[in-house]
Amino acid sequence: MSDPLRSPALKPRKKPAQLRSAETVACIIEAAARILEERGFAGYTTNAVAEKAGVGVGSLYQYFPGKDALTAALIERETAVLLDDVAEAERAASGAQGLKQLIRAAVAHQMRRPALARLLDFEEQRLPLELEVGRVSFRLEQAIVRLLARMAQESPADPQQAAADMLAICKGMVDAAGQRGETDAASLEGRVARAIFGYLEPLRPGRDAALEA
Amino acid sequence: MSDPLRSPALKPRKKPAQLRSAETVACIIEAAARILEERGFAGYTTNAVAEKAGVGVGSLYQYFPGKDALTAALIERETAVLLDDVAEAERAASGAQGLKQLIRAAVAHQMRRPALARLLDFEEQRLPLELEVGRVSFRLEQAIVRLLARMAQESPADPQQAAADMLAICKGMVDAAGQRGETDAASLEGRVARAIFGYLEPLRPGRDAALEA
DNA sequence: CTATATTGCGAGTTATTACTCGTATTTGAA
DNA sequence: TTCAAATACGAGTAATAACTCGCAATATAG
Repeated sequence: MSDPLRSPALKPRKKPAQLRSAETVACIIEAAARILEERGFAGYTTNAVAEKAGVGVGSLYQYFPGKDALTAALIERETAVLLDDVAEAERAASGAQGLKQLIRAAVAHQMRRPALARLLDFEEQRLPLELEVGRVSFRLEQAIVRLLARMAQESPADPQQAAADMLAICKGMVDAAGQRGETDAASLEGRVARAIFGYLEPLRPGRDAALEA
Repeated sequence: MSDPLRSPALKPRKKPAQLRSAETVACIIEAAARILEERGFAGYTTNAVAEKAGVGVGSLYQYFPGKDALTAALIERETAVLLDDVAEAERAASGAQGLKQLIRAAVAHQMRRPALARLLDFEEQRLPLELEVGRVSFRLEQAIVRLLARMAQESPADPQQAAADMLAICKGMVDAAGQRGETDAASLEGRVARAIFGYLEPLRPGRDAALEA
């Protein structure tokens, strides 16, 4: 409520017109999230977002240069927690444990607002890759690569590819679970872990005859 | 060229005005595919499709009641081969071998036109679930369920959920690979198989300590 | 060839949406 | 209180896209 950013023109000298109301901005972003969740891409219009936020369209365009910028801001907001958790996982645990924690973070992230996560995943790739945020997927991938490097055994030949595959497995499974309305994070985590560690496990003769066929 | 459907009003008695030019229809559907691949959803307009197909918009609307119907037709066309291959896999092989063949079919399907497959996957869920086609995903899932039932060992507790997970793993990995421009189907097949069979493999004590944590 | 029916067409209609701009309101300083 | 700067606003604009409709071209029948 007593947000310092709220009071405009605190120091008129420096930046006369760039001060933003953080509260209003957050409100608009959340409105965008709700619209996307409730109506999908089709209903995701700037007018609808402004109305849901309780502001005029003009205000929206005061804070965001265009619709894509709003979407980018939403992506950034949704992603921030995940990236923090990933950094924490990397710091706290190593090897398989770290991977496990990373899976937990990813599942939690996507379970929080499944529809939204899915739509934003899709949109992230379509957006003009602004150097600002730096692709979320890329950052996640690099975190996995670093974790893999710290796993003595079971380190795959091509860590970059392995990381991309693992990320794809995780995203695919969690998205699908979200669409089916699953809510049991623990169960989902376990299944994702099975797939990912199964993927990592080096082929052993006789482990599964079909794999050698 | 000498398509019997091409000559109109063969029997004016019965159906005076419902004969279609299969050739033109195919042309329009392929144009839709190309537009989607080249310009994504943003450029996917009926006018653009008609132009690429070399017909007037009017003709397009003679063959399809609306844009969604065109999209549905495209989905059906793209899916037909896959569903055939799946049926064939189910007929020819059982258990793990059948699963393996199914993975091969899915990978081949998505590798053929990666961008298109991805977009259509996405669109399939947004379309008003017309009872006509019957969700592709659903049919694939059922095929997997039947295959799982025929696997004596390693049959999971909840086959329906397992099938959904396996489908998600496959879709996720193949989509991601397509986006990265991968073209080596054999390598991708192997990796998908590792994840899926790893997922199926029952937990064994000591298989991976992290899994029990 | 003439008449009739079917198909092909694309300019135009209608609806929607991203975005602007002139005005009203609020804020803060003196 | 008064003034100026900053902010909020939403009706209006321009562009775009789905879809229609009346007419032209073509094919078939007699």
